[in-house]
Amino acid sequence: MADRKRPKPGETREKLMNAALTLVGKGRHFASLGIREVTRQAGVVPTSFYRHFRNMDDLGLQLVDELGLVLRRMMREARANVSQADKLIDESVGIFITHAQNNRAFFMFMAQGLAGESRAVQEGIRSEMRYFASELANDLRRMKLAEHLSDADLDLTCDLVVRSVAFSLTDILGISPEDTYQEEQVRKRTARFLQLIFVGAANWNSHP
Amino acid sequence: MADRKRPKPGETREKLMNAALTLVGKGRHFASLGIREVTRQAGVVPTSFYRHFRNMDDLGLQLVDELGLVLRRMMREARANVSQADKLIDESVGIFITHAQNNRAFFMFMAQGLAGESRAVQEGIRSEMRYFASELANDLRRMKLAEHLSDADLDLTCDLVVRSVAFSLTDILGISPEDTYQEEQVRKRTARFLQLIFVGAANWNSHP
DNA sequence: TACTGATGTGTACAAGTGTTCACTAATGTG
DNA sequence: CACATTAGTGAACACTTGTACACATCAGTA
Repeated sequence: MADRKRPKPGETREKLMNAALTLVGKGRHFASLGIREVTRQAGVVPTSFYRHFRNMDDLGLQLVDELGLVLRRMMREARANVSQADKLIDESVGIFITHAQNNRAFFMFMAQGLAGESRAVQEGIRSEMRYFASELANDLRRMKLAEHLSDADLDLTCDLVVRSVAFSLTDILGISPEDTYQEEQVRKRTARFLQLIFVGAANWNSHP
Repeated sequence: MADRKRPKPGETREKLMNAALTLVGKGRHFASLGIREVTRQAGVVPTSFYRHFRNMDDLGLQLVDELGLVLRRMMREARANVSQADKLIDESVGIFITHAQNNRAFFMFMAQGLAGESRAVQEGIRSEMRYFASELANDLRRMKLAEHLSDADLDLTCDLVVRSVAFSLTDILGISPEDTYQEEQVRKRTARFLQLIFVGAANWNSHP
C-alpha cells in the first residue's frame, strides 16, 4: 500500500536526472548538489537514488551522455538548415543560441562541467567537443570550403571555432532569456569571432 | 589562555583564503566548499570565519580581487619580456602557462568561477578578462601592430585572444604539472590558435 | 503458479552543517 | 591609564547529510 503507482522502468531515473538539471538551471552548481537535495526535487525518497546511481558523479556522467544527444540533434538541425555558404556562420550561430536558450540547464551543466570536480565528466564533455569539431571539419571538407588547409590545420581551425562558441555559452547563459537585445549582441559578436577565425584560415599557409 | 598567539591583523583572513585555494587546488570545486571545511583546513575555529567574511560567496569575491593582482603581475612580466614582435606570441603564451602552473589553485578558481554559482564572482572574473583584453589592445596599438583595424575590431580581436587563452586554462589544469610533454602540446596549440587569429586580423577589412 | 530480480518505500543513525552566544585576550586611541 | 574595538575561543542549537537495513510491490520467466 506504500507503493503509490507502479512507475514505468527508468521513470525515476529520468526524474532524478531532470531534478539535477532543474537545480542547475536555477543557478546552482552541480558540484554543490547533494543526493538528498536531488531526490527531494524529484519527489522521490532518498534511498531510490541508489537504485540508479552509485553517487552524484555517476549521475553527472549519465547527464553527459544525454548532453551528447542534445548536441547531435542540434548538429543535425544545423546541417539541414544550411542554405548558402555566406549565411553559414550566422545561421549556425543562431541555431546554437536558440538551442542554448531552449536547453538552458543542459548547457549550464556543460559549461560547469568543463571546470568541474569530476575528472570523468570533464573528459566526457571535452570528448563531445572534439567530436563536434571533427564533424565540423568533415562538413567543411565536403563543402570544399577549406581545400588549401592540411588536415591538421583544418582540425586546429575547427577546434578554435568550437571553443569560441563554447565560451559564448557563458555569455548567453549569463543573460536573462528574455533579454533579446543582449542576446542579439552575443549573437553578433560570436558570429564576428567566427568570421575572424575563418578569414585567418583562408589566409593561412599550411606549408610555410 | 585560550589565545595561543596574537596573530598579526589579517593573518587569519589570509589563512582562510589560502585554505579555500588549497582545497580548490586539490581538485575540489569552490561551490562545494563549506565554511567548516575551510576553517578546518585553515586550522581555525569555525566562528572566526565570520570575523572576516559574511559567507562563502564573500570569500569568493575577495579571491577574485587577489586574482586580479596575480593577473596584473603576469601582464607586467609579459610586457617586460617582450623581445621581438615575431616571438611575441610564443613568449606570451609561455609566460601565461608558467604562471598558470605556478598559481594552479588561483587559475583553477578562475576557470571554475566563469560558470560558478555566484553571479558576482562570475562578473568579477569577466571584468578581469575585459581589462586584460583592453590592455592587450593598448599594447598592440602602441607597437603599431594593428593600424588598419578600427577600435571596435581590435577590441574584438583581443577579446577572442583572451578567450582562447582562457580556454587553454582548462587544458593546462587538466594535465599533471610534471607532464612536460603534454604541457608543450598545449603551449604549441595555443600559440597556433593565436597565430590563426592574428592572421585573420591582419587580413580583416574594417570598412567593407 | 511460484520464484526471482528490479524498483520502490519508511525508518534510523552517526556525522557534518551553518550560525548564535557569551567570554577573553591583545591592540590602538583618547 | 582607562576604554572601546578587534580578533580570537569553545559550547551549544537545530538541521541536513550520506548511507544501511528491512520490507513491499511489480514484471517476467520457468
